[in-house]
Amino acid sequence: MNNSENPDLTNDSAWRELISPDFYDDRDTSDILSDFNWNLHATETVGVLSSFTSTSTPHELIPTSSCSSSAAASVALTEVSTMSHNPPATSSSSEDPTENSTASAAITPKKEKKQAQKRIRQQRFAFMTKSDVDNLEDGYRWRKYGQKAVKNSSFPRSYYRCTNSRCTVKKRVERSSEDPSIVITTYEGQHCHQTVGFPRGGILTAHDPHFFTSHHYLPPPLPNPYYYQELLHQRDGVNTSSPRPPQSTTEDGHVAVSSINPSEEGLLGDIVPQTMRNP
DNA sequence: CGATTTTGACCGGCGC
DNA sequence: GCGCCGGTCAAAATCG
Repeated sequence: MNNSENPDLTNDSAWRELISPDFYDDRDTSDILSDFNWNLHATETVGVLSSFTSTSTPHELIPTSSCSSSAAASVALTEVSTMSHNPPATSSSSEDPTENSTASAAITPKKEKKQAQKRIRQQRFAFMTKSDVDNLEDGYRWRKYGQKAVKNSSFPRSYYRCTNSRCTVKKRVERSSEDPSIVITTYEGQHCHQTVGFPRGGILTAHDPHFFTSHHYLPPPLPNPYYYQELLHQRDGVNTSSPRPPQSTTEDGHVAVSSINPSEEGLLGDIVPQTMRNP
């Protein structure tokens, strides 16, 4: 795209404006996370890598309230809902009668689905964790629906959808090509339900204060212009192969976050090794 | 046997 | 218009 028009992303206010044109201005990360139903306390919300909405037209902005139960959300979700028009044959049932009524046989569901997809971009945020495990257990259950090799990355990107049939939240998981130990997780959308337990292991939710620390959560610098730029490029469909300087991490591998407070530093400093996987 | 993962095919957006 | 690329679908394979 037009990189020449990109503002100087080394400037804090510049990228803030770019990332969060009108939604996340002056909001702290706890606000942002709560919009994603991640009701973390301030001490747990450091270093949200990015959070932004990307909509092609203003009316497509997905409300911050949850899914189909919200009348306000229903307007936008009607447009998005085609994503779940075709529940897998193995899936229990179609859930929303309004969906079925609009997805009659006359219109190719596939095309309608695609159109809806491209129109709506839900809120997204991304963060990096240092973990051997690609798929972080965040309290929700995810079903993988795709994997793609990404250009300029030696690691594939995995695509997951929330297994809750009413929930349209997706996430992408990929490893940093520069540091394979870093997992970049991008969430899109908001859960409309509670977290669930895991059948094969312990229950850990994003509400758990150990969630981030358990995965060597790597808060980014605020800003880390290069990473944000990359996210923006991803969002805008632009590939960037330009070399980026190493992230401005501290000696112990952490990154200075402007909003961090002493208690947060304590949390981050107290790195807990991989302990979440219960065989 | 149901749920989940894998994987090739397909589609749309975008730059040239 | 063409080709590249990211994202999704869906059938087959695998898992528990």
